[in-house]
Amino acid sequence: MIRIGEVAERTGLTPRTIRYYEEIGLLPGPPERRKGEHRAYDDDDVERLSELTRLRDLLNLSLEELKQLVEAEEARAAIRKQFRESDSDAERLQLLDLALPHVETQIGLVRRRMEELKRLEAELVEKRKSILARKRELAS
Amino acid sequence: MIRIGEVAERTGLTPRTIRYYEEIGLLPGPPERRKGEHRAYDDDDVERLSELTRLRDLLNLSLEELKQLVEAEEARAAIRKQFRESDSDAERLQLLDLALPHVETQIGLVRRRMEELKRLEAELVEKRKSILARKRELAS
DNA sequence: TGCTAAACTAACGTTGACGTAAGAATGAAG
DNA sequence: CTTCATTCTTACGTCAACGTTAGTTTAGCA
Repeated sequence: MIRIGEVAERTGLTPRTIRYYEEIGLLPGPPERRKGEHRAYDDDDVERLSELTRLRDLLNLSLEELKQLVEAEEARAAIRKQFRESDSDAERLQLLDLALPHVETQIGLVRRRMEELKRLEAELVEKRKSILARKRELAS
Repeated sequence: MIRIGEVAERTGLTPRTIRYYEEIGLLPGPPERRKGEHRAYDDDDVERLSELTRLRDLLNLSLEELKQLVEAEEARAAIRKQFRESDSDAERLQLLDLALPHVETQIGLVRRRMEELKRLEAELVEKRKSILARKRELAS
């Protein structure tokens, strides 16, 4: 178990930011904790925060939008827990079917973003080509 | 020549936003204009604004960072003007050499961003694969 | 058991990126 | 020349996403 200071160091965030994320419901938040006690985190929490900021930066999501994704993620976490405790295979299959669309959603977001970037890149490369062409023309 | 309202419609921005961009020095801004007179834009300005917002959204740049790129762009515009008025080929070659790095910079930014997205996509696809694998295992 | 770095809560402050309201001025059309 | 939609400037308002005190409290250690 580690404390908020170390989490901050390892994620590149500040303690304030981490508390703020918890405040707005972005983190599952250590619910087992009496007011005033120090928050306790583990490596998974660090991992989670890192992924959140990655999504935020790469997809340009607001914290509110991020929250939507997170709620889906939390549902998945709950599902995983149930999954491990589950006994019948039929039930397990059903849980996996629930987990899948969340991942698909994220993949879709990432791919759309990549498409836009590819278009932009193509246009820039075209621009460069035209400059280089004019250079060759002058050099001849 | 068109006015700010039409520019707003065609770019999807608001007049206020366009004025704001001028205010912080993001736009070359119609310098030829006495205080109180209506701003006059042309198709190039619309194009420019569209590209700016695209860069802002896709690369997640702050207006301040965007300004850096723009200043480079403005330098390029100045260069193009000089280019057309220039007479000696040697001088023209030199101007093209000045224009090139600006485009390269942008290409670099876009590509770095794409790399990060590709990594993220790969991880997500991996996640999905693992879910599907477990499904197949259960179904057997 | 006492010390101190680190964490806690509560509350106000800040910054970027605009929104909005008010009143005056512009400019294309009739 | 009048009309009137649009634009102008000025200035205060707002919202997200934290930053920054201030005054306590906790918890690892000598």
